[in-house]
Amino acid sequence: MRNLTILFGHMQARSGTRKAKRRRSNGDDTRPEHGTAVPAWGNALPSRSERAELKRNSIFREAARCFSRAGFHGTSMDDIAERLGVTKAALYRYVANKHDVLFATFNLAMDSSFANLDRGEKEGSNGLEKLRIALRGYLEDLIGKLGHPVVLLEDSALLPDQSRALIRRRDEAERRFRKLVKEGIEDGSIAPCDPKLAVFALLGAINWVPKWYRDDGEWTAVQVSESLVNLVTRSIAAHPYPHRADERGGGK
Amino acid sequence: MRNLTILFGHMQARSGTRKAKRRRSNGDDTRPEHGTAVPAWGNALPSRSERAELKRNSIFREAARCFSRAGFHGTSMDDIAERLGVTKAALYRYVANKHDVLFATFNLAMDSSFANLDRGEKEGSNGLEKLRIALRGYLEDLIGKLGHPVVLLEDSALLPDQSRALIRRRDEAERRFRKLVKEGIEDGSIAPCDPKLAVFALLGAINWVPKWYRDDGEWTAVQVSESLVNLVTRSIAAHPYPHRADERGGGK
DNA sequence: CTGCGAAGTTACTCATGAGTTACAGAGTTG
DNA sequence: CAACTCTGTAACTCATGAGTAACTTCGCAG
Repeated sequence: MRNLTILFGHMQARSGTRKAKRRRSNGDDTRPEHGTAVPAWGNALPSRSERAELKRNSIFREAARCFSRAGFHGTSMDDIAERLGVTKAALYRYVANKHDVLFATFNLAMDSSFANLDRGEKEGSNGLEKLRIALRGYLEDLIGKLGHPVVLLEDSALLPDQSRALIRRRDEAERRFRKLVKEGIEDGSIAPCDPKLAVFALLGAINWVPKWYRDDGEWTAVQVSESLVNLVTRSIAAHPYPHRADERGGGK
Repeated sequence: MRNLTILFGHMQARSGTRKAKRRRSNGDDTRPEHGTAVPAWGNALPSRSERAELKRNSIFREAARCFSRAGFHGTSMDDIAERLGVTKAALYRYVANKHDVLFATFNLAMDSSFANLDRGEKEGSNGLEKLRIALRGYLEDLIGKLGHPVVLLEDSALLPDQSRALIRRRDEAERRFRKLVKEGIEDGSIAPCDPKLAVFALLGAINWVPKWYRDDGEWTAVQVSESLVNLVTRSIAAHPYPHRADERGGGK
């Protein structure tokens, strides 16, 4: 029936009718790798386990896209497999079950969240700047490499243990965002407001982006992230800057 | 097994073990209603068809809550029925199928959207005020009487025809919101910005509220709506007001 | 009290989708 | 080339959930 045999992400895949194999010359072949000898090409090529890891990631990325569009329960493992050009059973070589996929998807988003909070706290000169750096980086990841997960939208689909673990991470992230808001209020960069409400509003606007952002649209992920974070953080800025009306100001 | 027999929303329900029937004295009895005679109590009591309509609405409301929490596919008709104290089959007396429920849920939200746009356009003194009235009313409905639907989140779960119809309404609503932003820019109440992006951001923050708002929380729906809309519209206000830091400013 | 319709219930059917199992080909190693 | 491993496929099992069918029970008109 369906014999797509599209490359598994950017991976190899073989099956019935095979074609379009090995596009670029990153040939997954001629390489020893198990003899503990020096790897050919000086580690420039992915090892077996690295390839597996890459495949896992492409599963998560594609799953995130599907979940974002159709929801967890609205997406079948067959759907994900088909978009990767393989069969469902192949996925189970890399993931234990569907819940794990969702869990991983969410966790990747949380990883991004924490990483960008770290960066913001390090690089920002005041509360507002720290917050903006963190939010911008997070949003870039969300609609860039993470494949548009609508984060924490279907947390109820997780298994109880996973759910607890995730909620804990999410709360911790929200707490750190609120801390930045408070810091901004104290250093005068952010206008007095309720940090809890502010963070909900900011994250709401940001987490909503995957619902309307299109990869093939007129804006890049970086442009959207920059513009949107500029826009939303102005709501709490102590000294609101004017919007750069040029960034497509006046709209289409 | 499960013989709850809780009242169907605020309706009557009868079945196996019956109890707690007819609490208040709104007795659904002593009333002619089919003889074309003057209805007793002067139409103060709901007629048969009105009761059916009320039940339909309580289905939609409860469904909205479930869909919002677990997603369309993650919610079974049994779930909805159980929370209403009836069995699944009873629901099918009032709705044709599950898609219809989702469609109705979305449409109620869109109805609110349009109604509040009308009101905003009528009552607001400038673009910003019109926008704020519309958004506030919409959000109040969303987390108030509509039962927290996360709107348009699973539009892909709709049947093609429904989806088209809904997307059309949604686009029309977004267009009207954008129009208010443009109007505000022209009359000087809103700072120059990209209306499209601004509306996405505003609606994102608002549509996200059902994800964190709790009926039993410390804030009422009206308070949240007021505060949140104040907060988010400041992002595009030409002359940003300070936040009323008292509304739980510095919050817990 | 009889008969009828409105509003539920219980007990099904039947498709879909998660996860498994048995098998197959490619490439490597001896 | 035989044996073995890695990676995938085809073809299942089996639970769940949408929708239906055949009852039951109540309210009420004659």
